[in-house]
Amino acid sequence: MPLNPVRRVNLAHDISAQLSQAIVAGDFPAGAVLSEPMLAKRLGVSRAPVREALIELETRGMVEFDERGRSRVPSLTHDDLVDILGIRIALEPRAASLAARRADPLAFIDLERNLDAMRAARTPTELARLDTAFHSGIVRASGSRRLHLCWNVVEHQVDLWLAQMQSRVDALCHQLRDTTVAAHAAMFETIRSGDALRAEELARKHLTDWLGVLPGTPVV
Amino acid sequence: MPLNPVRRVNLAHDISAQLSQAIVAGDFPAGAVLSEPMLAKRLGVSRAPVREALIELETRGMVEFDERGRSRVPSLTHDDLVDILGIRIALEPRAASLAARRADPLAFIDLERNLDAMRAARTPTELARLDTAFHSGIVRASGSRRLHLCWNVVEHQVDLWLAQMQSRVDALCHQLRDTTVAAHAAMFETIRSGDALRAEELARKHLTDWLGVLPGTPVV
DNA sequence: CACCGGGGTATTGTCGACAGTCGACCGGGG
DNA sequence: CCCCGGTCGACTGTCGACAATACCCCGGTG
Repeated sequence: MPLNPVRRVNLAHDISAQLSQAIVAGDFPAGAVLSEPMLAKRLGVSRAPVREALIELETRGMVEFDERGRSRVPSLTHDDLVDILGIRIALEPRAASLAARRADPLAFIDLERNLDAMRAARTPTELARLDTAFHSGIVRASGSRRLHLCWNVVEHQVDLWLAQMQSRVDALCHQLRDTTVAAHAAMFETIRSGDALRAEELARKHLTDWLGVLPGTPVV
Repeated sequence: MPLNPVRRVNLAHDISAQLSQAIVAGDFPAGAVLSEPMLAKRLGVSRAPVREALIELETRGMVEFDERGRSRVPSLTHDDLVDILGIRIALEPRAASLAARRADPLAFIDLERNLDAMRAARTPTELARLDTAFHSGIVRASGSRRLHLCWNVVEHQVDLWLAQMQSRVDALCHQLRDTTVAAHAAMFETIRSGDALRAEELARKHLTDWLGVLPGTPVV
């Protein structure tokens, strides 16, 4: 057994992840104030790691600091959603292209497992989670640390969006399930085959298609 | 007199900016450990705001935490540079396109002033700083908060790169000064004219050209 | 000479505490 | 009735302190 090294615990990191999940789960709706004493009390820790977690989330855009230092959950509008998709259309084709060239077998089994899970997923929430995870996997497979840093921002924004527009997302996911799985499968195969140009194009098309089905979408 | 509101001070934010500048100025070379007590002592503050500043810099990739929690200045390789440029080629055309559509007059005077300063700049370091600032200005002009979050990552990486490859950058800047100014001027005019497609194309070309003059560049 | 164990030092992660500040609330005066 | 000042409570920003841990050097031992 490899006996992977034990990670020195860092409460701030755990708290950051927990807060992300809580926000996505709808525990803190848009506009809610995340006061440090309240979070510290609920989590059973002191304020210091809570503060650090909030700062981390702020640089990823998952909470906002107002002029008085209070952190709030940002509330997204439809324009924000289009904005996020625009960035994804810029970043993800690059990630797909790099992933196709890097061709890391370890990442492939990750992506393949995700595809299987997606085919077996039942609830729309599960489907949405797996969808985001697939795109995350491609970014990881790109092997670019900086792309991953940027993606962290985007991913948190997508999570936020999923949390705030859940009903509409659920409907869309249900409706687009088969096409999404098919698009993912095509991207996976293309990346595995090493065809960077085509992988880039597929990623762009996949996201642009998504943009097309959004109601009231302006030209982008 | 407008009496603009006084900003509530936040040491962590100041420290983050100061550390950025210090790293760029070469005060902490690649691989240097940034110990919290040392920084706190030098800055005359306690460790808490220093920690928060380091966390902020870490999410932007300007420092790295090793497995023991110590923060170090990452050392960039040539591959990293190509990686950074690849992300810029993905992000900045989008920013230019948005900026052309948004057409914020306030941002225009900012960009124009930058152009003038660049024409008057004397040292290569100054030139490099203004170059980055111009690209920052375009991202700000895009009006996308999320694009700006991503750009924060990229900008810090570019700064880091400038700090670590200063000699080569200086030579390049000197050599490419006129073409860079011309390219920036063209981008500025195109953005002001509102031609989003052409602005996007110019931004891409500008960065791709830069990629071309780097020594030993692989195909991207 | 090579190897091992122990003490000292430095650093991180976390905690509780304090000052400053802001908003909410209440009572009094015009 | 409306406006104003004062008080209370809550929250943020910052600080110093403590335990835990890892590194470094040094002496002892086979």
